[in-house]
Amino acid sequence: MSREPRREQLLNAADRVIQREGPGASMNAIAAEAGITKPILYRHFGDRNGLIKALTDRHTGGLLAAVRAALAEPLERRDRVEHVLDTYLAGIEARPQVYRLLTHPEPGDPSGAGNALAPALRRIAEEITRAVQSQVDLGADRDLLAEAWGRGITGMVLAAGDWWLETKPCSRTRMVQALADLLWGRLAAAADLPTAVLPTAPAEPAAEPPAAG
Amino acid sequence: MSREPRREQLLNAADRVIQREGPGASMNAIAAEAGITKPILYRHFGDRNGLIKALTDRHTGGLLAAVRAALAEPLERRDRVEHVLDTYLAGIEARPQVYRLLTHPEPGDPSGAGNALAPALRRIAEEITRAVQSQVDLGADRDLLAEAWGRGITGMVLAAGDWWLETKPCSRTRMVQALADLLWGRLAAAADLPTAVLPTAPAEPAAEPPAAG
DNA sequence: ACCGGGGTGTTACCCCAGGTAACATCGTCG
DNA sequence: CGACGATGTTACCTGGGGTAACACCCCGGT
Repeated sequence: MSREPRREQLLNAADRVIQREGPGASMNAIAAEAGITKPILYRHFGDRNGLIKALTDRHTGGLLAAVRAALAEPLERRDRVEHVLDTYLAGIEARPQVYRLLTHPEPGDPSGAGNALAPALRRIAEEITRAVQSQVDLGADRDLLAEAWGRGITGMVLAAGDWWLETKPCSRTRMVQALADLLWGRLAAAADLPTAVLPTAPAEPAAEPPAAG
Repeated sequence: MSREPRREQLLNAADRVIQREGPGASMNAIAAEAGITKPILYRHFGDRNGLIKALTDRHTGGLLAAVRAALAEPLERRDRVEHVLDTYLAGIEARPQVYRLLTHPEPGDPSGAGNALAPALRRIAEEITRAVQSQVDLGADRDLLAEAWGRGITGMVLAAGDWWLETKPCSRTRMVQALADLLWGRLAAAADLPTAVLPTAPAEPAAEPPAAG
């Protein structure tokens, strides 16, 4: 049996174990699921990051292609945006554990640390950026706005999507509406509430640390 | 010396080490920085999560109070939103490592795993939700919209802020404008670009995994 | 028939990080 | 003085990532 098919089998096993235990499953567990021992995994994938990367690469394609297709749909802009949102939410709804892996991949690699967006999401953000750049007339600021918005929208959908997936407070279509409304400036357009006084807590002082900078 | 002051000293040491090495600094390193050994840390904080929690609690107050104050500012809504955005960006700009700790706290705890928003950010999201609920007239959907938007806006600012902090593509005020514009529906309002044909890649097929939930 | 290479797999080990047990010390309060 | 509550220590356990060394199996070339 040549390398490739074996690799696929191992990836399938890893998929199963992560489906069951979530990301952060141990290499031992994955090896056991595949009916083998660790060194073989390391032979095929180098290290844990290699395995995770192979795994995410496999799954990223689907989500990314779906989002890309949605972004290219010949619809009214609002409908297109809703279509993209719905595509993403449908994706994370269909296979929560898999998309948890894509979206929250257990850092591990301290190199590019501090990124809110996992690689797969960064690619989605780039896709959005490109779409905005090529479809929307934003004047001189187009590059900056498109990049900032790409990241921002992705982060927005990520956080809101996570919450929705956890608490399922409403149907998917309603959630899509809520997010599209936000992007459509409904927050800006809505009227002030008459009782605009704020009954929140009185803002504790909060201690500051010594060394800063 | 009674418990509390010692605790503060230890937290200060932990602060210093995290400032230097980022989150994920080892307990050994922190203990060494404090001039002591591990068991003492564990006596004071139980486990690593306890330490991290104590640390984040200490810092969360400042950011949270600042955001809360900004949300309560008696300004025109657009100005208030900009003020909140600026407050957050100024915070992460002033002490990157500290806010990296608040916003990307090395999961570790697999209990409530899968959350895009760290505890500190979740509290900010709640603050936004409350502000929206009490200030904006959104009709019957107000609760759902306020919650979804709170999470969404927080995630948006998190992702966009991370990117901005890393690449510093523009001034803070410009970034604030970009995000406020997004929230104000500029994406929706802008005209279509004439050349609305998409020259993106032809969407590779993408393999699907065997087991799916 | 033989041997070598590239695949399969194994056991046993290293390192390091989180976490704990057991023990020694110092100062204060009754 | 003795007890208590804090300080601190060394030495250890567990478990996960990662590796070294070794063994098998098959197939193709000489």
